[in-house]
Amino acid sequence: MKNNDNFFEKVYDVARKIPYGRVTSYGAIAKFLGAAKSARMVGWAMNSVGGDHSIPAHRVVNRNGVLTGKHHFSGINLMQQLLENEGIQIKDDKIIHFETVFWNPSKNIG
DNA sequence: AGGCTGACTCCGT
DNA sequence: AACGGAGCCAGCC
Repeated sequence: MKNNDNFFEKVYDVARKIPYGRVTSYGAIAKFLGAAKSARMVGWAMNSVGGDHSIPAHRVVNRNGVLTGKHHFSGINLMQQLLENEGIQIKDDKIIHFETVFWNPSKNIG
């Protein structure tokens, strides 16, 4: 159990707070947690989430709004489908109007 | 025990 | 503008 891991736990906490129809980036979360250079760990935390549906890992993308982690979902297109289901438009694995749907944790939590 | 990999990002050339 | 290297750190071989 890694529930004692403050970093991972915070990543999950932030991920859960991502509003419906919004997305954020690994770097944004990492920076918010004070570990801007550890963006990879955020992605690793998402991977660790596995089948935990309480954490919307599909709402976390890279800084370009590209669905870099879609391969880790059950289906290759599952991540995109989930996002589109929330009203987010995606073209070529990239979120359209990314800046518009982007959700900054430090601007809403901190 | 040592080395490689990866759902990232920034910096230098 | 494009490419390569570096930093971060947990997990796996």
